[in-house]
Amino acid sequence: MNFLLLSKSPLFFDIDVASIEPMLKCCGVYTKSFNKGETIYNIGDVTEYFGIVLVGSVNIENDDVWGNKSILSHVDAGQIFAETYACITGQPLMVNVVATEKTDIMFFNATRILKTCASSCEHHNKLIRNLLQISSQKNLNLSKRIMHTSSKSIRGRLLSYLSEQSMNCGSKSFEIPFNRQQLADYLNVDRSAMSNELSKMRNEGILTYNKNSFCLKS
Amino acid sequence: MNFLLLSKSPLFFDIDVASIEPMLKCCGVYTKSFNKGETIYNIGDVTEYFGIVLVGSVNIENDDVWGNKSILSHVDAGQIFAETYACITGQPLMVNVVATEKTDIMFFNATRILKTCASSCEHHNKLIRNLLQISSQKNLNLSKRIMHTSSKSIRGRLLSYLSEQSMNCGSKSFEIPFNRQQLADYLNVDRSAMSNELSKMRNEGILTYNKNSFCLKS
DNA sequence: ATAAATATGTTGTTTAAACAACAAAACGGA
DNA sequence: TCCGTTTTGTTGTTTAAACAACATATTTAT
Repeated sequence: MNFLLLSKSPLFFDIDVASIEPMLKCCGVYTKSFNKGETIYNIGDVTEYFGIVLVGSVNIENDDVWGNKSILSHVDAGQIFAETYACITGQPLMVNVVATEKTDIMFFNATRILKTCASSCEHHNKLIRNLLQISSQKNLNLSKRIMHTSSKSIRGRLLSYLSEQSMNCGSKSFEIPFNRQQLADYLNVDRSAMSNELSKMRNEGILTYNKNSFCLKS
Repeated sequence: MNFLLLSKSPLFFDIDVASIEPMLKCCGVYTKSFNKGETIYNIGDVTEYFGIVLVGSVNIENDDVWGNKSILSHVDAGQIFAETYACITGQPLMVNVVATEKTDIMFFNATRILKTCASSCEHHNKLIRNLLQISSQKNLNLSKRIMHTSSKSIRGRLLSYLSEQSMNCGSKSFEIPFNRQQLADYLNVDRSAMSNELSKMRNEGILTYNKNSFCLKS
């Protein structure tokens, strides 16, 4: 078992590797492998277990009533998913979770982690605090996306997003973690229209870009 | 001091009233009053304190670079705010928090709640678990809003939102907690265009409505 | 009950984004 | 290197939503 991988996950932040194995005993843990394209959780499922990606990666997808599929997020190795649903007892999933490649998942029983008397396991509380950190961070990320898509215009959304990236980076020049299609999906706009808008903005001297590298002017 | 009010807050869920007063001692608590329109937190502020509304209510607002103001959420008495920022040390606020009327806020030091050794206060851990519940619930609400605004069309957004309300209610007939302008803001569309779309949908026999009451057909 | 304020509905015009279709460039094996 | 694939950019057309302006209805206060 690769505890080193777990120790690098935000879930085990600030917990020493040696403590992990005994901790797993009281977390109702089991692991399972999934093939590419295989569904891990379906919309409507109710579960007490959240997952941590050991190997591979998964997509969080939203299939609406009309059959349109959209990818809400991508979860890489070391990251956790479905913890929101696992922490709210009885809350059915509103998304599908699908393996994007051959993937190993370790499942944790959130109810056991939350219900177990605090003193029973020294690091138990640290785990809950880490979950709170993770949840808060996800909150922030969701809020950011809502903000970046609050403008009615493509230009407004681009400027909102790019300004924040620039701020984060502390520089007018920075790289973004998306290609064009992914950025368009994130901002909820059409890719070609967005490319077009970027061109216009470049012509107007607002910014320059090349692939994933951007530089804001003024 | 009105501990009954606190005991009804999700923050003190499952904690008996008698335990609240001693708990406050180790939470770094203080209270402060604000007048209507007064700012409680500014964009960019860094704080370890989250707030609970004792009396009145506050708005969470987003002022973008171009001066457009939008209300992200409304927090009523008993609810908490800014806990996301308070739980992530050093994370500057991306929103303004403004009192919408004469309002009393009780502030809690999140760092003290999170850092303090678990055993020092019997109910301390319950508080952290409640925070996790609150954070998870906010997460879910943010995710829902993102889903309801993922359609490109007004009709798609309306159907997404109304379907969920119907599901929640377990009935084709239900009431929504928004007036038209608030619903338009939530769905990030123009109010008059939305009213127009609702009319069309009614003409097509998709639904009926009256004020806040809706009824989905078929 | 009346007036003022607020909320909702309706219509026509303007605008911007979606959409479609394609060209050019970059990338990744064989 | 070459070929197929993916990504990105460009243009024209269509469509739907924003916007503006107003009418009607509903609520609230006096």
